[in-house]
Amino acid sequence: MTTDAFLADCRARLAFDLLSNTWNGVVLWALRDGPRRPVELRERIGGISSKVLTETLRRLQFNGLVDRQAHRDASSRVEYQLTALGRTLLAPIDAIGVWAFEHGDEVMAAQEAACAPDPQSARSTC
Amino acid sequence: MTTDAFLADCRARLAFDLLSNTWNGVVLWALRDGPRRPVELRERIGGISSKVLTETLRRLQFNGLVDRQAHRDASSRVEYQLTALGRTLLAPIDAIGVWAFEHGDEVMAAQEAACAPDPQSARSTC
DNA sequence: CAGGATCCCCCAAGATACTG
DNA sequence: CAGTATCTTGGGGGATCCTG
Repeated sequence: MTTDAFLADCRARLAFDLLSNTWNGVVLWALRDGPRRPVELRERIGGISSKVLTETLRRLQFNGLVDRQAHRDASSRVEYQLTALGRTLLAPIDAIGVWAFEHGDEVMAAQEAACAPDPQSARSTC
Repeated sequence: MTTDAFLADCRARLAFDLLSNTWNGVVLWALRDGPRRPVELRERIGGISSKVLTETLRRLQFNGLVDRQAHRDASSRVEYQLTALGRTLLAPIDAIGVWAFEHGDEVMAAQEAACAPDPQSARSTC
């Protein structure tokens, strides 16, 4: 039933695609507890340029996950927030985050093991 | 606490990176219920070339999520299976899949709405 | 069948500079 | 501060051919 759900051009691939880039998930997460201005997002996230943040927000907007609101007072104040749909994605994202905390070390260990020279042949894979 | 967990160069980003490409998640999912041969994986998944599948499996192997086993009988029989670590990732992946089934339509609707000409201005955004 | 070797394309993402 | 405009690049991913 759900077996081939994630496969081929199935609709379920949509969700994978939504998280299949560097920043979508991170930005959604940064918006988890309320509206945020771009400058705030950049502070919270760190390491993301203004240009890339804007691109990411546009992508999320396009997919109905994020909502943009420009305040009408003269200032150039803008806020982004999760839509109802966007909020529903927080649960899966959280599951990923929890997993990372529980198993991140193991992944790093595996990577190092893969790179480390083989104790027998003293041959490095990397 | 977990607030800035997903941000910057934090370890939690590891998990996002693991799912930040087209095939990792899909292949992990295709391996969910036991060892599979490459040809089986390609059938189940659909739309993935032999080369890309191999690359993906190597990536997953490198991160300790997948295990490769070559049978020693003369045949060129090979099987891949999830490691213990890999299996722990199934829960988060499943959460994503469930979400896709529940909200995939909404995403597609949002995309179409974003592309459709504005009823007022008859201007298309795409 | 497994999977390596090549060639090519596209685009997310980075850096930088500029406008309202 | 918000956002755009350029230019560049790295690498994922597709297609094709070839070998053990």
